[in-house]
Amino acid sequence: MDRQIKAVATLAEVATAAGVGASTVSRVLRGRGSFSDKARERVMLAVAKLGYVPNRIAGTLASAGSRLVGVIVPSLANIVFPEILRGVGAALDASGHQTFIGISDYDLEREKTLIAAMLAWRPAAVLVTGLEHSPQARAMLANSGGRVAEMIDIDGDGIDIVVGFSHRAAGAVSARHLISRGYRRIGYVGHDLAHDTRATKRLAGFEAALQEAGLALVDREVTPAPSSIEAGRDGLEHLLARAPVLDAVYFANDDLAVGGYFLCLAKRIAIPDELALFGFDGLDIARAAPQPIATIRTPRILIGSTAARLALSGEPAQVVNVGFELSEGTTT
Amino acid sequence: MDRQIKAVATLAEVATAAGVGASTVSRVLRGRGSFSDKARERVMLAVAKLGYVPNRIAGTLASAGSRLVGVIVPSLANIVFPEILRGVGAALDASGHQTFIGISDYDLEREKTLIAAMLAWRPAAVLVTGLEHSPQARAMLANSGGRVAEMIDIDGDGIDIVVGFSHRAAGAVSARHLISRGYRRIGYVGHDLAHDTRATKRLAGFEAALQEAGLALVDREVTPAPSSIEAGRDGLEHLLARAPVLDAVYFANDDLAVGGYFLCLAKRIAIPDELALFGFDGLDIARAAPQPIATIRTPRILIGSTAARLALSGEPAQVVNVGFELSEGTTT
DNA sequence: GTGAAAGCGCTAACAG
DNA sequence: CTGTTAGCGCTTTCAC
Repeated sequence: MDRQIKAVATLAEVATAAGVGASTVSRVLRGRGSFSDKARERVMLAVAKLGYVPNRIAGTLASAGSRLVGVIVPSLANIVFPEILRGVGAALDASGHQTFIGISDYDLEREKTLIAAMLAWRPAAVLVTGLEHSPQARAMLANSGGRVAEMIDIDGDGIDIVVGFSHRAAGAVSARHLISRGYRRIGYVGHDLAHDTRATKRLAGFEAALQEAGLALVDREVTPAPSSIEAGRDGLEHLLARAPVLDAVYFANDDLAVGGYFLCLAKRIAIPDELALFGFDGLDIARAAPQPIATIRTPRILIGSTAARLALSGEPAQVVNVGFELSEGTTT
Repeated sequence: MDRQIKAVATLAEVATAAGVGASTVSRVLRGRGSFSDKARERVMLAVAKLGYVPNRIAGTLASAGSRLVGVIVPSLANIVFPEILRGVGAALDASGHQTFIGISDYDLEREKTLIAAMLAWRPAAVLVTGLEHSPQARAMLANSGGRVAEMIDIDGDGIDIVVGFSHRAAGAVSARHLISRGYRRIGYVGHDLAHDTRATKRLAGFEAALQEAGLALVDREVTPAPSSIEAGRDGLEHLLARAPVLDAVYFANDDLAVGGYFLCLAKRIAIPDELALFGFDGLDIARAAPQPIATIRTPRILIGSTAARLALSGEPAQVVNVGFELSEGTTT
């Protein structure tokens, strides 16, 4: 394991071994320009013999066009973001791009730091989550010289490409669904809203729709902790302890909703007769539960792949609304 | 959005603006070598004015030492691997390293391709999942000139650094636990074993322990699909349809086990009186369920952070066994 | 303490 | 079709 011994061959060494010039090796390896079959054979032979792996660092510097794409997501703890990454990967792998990811932990300062670090690699594009960024982060992205895509949210002003859906609308649809089913005493269980701006927008849309119907949230339980199944279970327990007269609860997302569902199972609260549950995201687990949980399904893989594709295909700046879908389940 | 216009400043431009030489700018920016306070001020001013972001591509090429770390995981669909990435990130972010990730989809051919692509960026280290690789992938890693860490599994021969635990042992512990509780008619529900070699090792350890006790698996249901909650639910349903006399079921992981748990809820199968369940991973959801599911908890974040730390700290090649922990739950 | 010069390994015009 | 010549933007001696 002797590292740092530069056992790795260079293009010049391949050229010498093959008895051709460096540029011929370069042409052969990238299949561009023209070269004879004989030259190709000799180059390939030398490459195999030396175990040559082209140095992309040097290649990128020389050609001034990187095949790197930076992606920043707020978390990987929620399966939502890994799915977005899968979409990004699906669109990128085929075109020979490398993806590097950064986790912002829902922290705009950290996002700014990550963006600066990414830009140092001169990526062809940077894909970020959401439309809210620190002013400096926005400026860096706008002046980076590369493409920028903002994913998941469309409620606001974008920098370049925006792919997502309206969280306000999703919240409103959720509220109208509960109202249409006759629920009137509705509570809310959420997590650290200060950082999850999209959950905040959903709640705003939800409350606006309630208001239109002459209603208001009866009570809300918001934990400062990150979203998790346990946070949902405990959140609902606290909420019910305070406001036992609820007939429905809106959860900030499906993780929390599953936690609430588990609490109802444990406490033998009949769903939806005694209490209706509504989530957000459309996770597998919400659908696979004995009672599928009512939720909003979002096309996460599509968001990732669309953002990546548009950012790398020279398309003009635009906003793409991929929409969402109400999944009724049996909990309302 | 005019891309490709190279609006980005270079170090030479900063030097001119600051009225100093390029090497002084370089020294100031990295805080190495010596320079006057006055020089530093002028450089910092010019950097701010021009919005200069150092080009790491050029820097890496010139200094022949990259701060890139490549990580390959088989999937992001299971929260296990994002957690490993979190561990890696925690260890790396502090030291100014950039993380590259690749998703192999449990496919050794694809892993090989990803490794080749990563090596082209001359990473300081490559972290891969498991000990099974194609011969070429192994050779590339061994000859890369950088450090290699193999994560999660220690049952086999490593290339350089190995951080994980024994899946065979985990399977054996699971079996002995069920046996000690008096279960004798045990079934298995798993997913595509051809690709998930670690699940295969766990099953091998499980069956070996059964055999030691003079027992054998009564029946097994293995779906070719990837692991999911629904696969676990359907798998258990099929298994019970064929082998209704089981008193316990071992699942390849907690996703499948939760699916099995949901099936029992839906079919009103009493746990553990009519059927005991045992999983693997120690996911939050298995713990937060109304009945916490018996499982093996694994230190995933620790694995990621340890692997990253060792790979970058000049430590000699070694195997680190981080162990695992039996979590009894209430399902056995 | 600081600048000039020489590359890092590759690509991209050029001639030939 | 192919080799030579310049760099890409930075770090790193090495004199001054």
